Amino acid sequence: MELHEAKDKFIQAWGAFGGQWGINRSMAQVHASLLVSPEPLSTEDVMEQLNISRGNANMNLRALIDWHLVDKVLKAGERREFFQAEKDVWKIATHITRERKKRELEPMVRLLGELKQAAGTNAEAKAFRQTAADLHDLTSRVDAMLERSTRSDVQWFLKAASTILR
Amino acid sequence: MELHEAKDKFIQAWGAFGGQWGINRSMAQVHASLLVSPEPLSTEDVMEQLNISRGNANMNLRALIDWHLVDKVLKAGERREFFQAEKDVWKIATHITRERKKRELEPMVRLLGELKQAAGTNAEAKAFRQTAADLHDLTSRVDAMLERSTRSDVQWFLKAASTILR
DNA sequence: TGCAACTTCCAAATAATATTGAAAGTATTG
DNA sequence: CAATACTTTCAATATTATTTGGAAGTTGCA
Repeated sequence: MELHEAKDKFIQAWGAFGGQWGINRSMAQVHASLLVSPEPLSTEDVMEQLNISRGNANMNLRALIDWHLVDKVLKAGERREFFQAEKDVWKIATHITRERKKRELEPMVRLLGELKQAAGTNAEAKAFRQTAADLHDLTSRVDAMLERSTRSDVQWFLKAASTILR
Repeated sequence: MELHEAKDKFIQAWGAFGGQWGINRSMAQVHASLLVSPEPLSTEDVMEQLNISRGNANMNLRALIDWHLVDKVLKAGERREFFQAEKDVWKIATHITRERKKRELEPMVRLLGELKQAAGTNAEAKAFRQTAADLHDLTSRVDAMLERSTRSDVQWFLKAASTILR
């Protein structure tokens, strides 16, 4: 496969992949463009590579910076800003995981913790508390695992896990 | 908190949570309704609990059955079908994980495997292959971990992982 | 077989989300 | 400080996803 075609496919696929997760298509495509670019890109570069508007490019670049997936870089003698993606895939995974954990998982764990104490003494209430408690236990465990696995040494964790579990 | 209020909150939250993942809001809400119902529900029950149309209820019930999160059940002497959610949270987690792995992760792993062989000898091509290879490695590991963790004994895995990694 | 009682499908309507582009804002330079 | 080069914002617009409701299909029973 030609390099150009490969990059294109990657950008499309990464965009679709992102879309299925909380990340929107453009944001994932901008990320993909930066990931496969050997040089940092300017806003204009991104606009023209992906055929998107200035506002869109800017918005998604900012969001990627929020997610710690992209950094602003300065080029000597250049006034405008350039952007480059974090290329260490373990760091990418860590940042995405932590962000989603914080935004989605943690609030759910908190809510389930409250719900498992809902009032009522009849069978229905007991069944509900059991379901809530089970879900709370499950989500807490997942949360704890993700916390641990993204705290310091992701690479070690995943390598260890894939060995231990062979 | 009152039981009724608790159930409502759960249905809303589970719906929003699902929305952030590949599952749409109604599907997640239907699932939540069934999860917290002590009795199996009919299509009509679901429609009125959530204020959604027949078509919508039906479509999402079917989708939940596809995902193995819900079963049809027959009630003696009743013609219409009733639906009940799988209540074992480990099974729920397993089924959701496997489904999303199959739909999203596996195709990405496959694509990255191809892309890491893209043509070209210059620095740009080499950098691209490196990025693709790194991502392929990462996604393969995650895929392998999920495969293992959902194959037979999820509970053991998560317990083990959360202990080992303490 | 024909008639309910129910389920499924699907085109059209609606709602939610993403994108645009021009205007406003901000920093840098001469 | 004014001109310039750029970034950010946001209301309008376009796109995409979801939901509806009625028509078509199925099933079981008298």
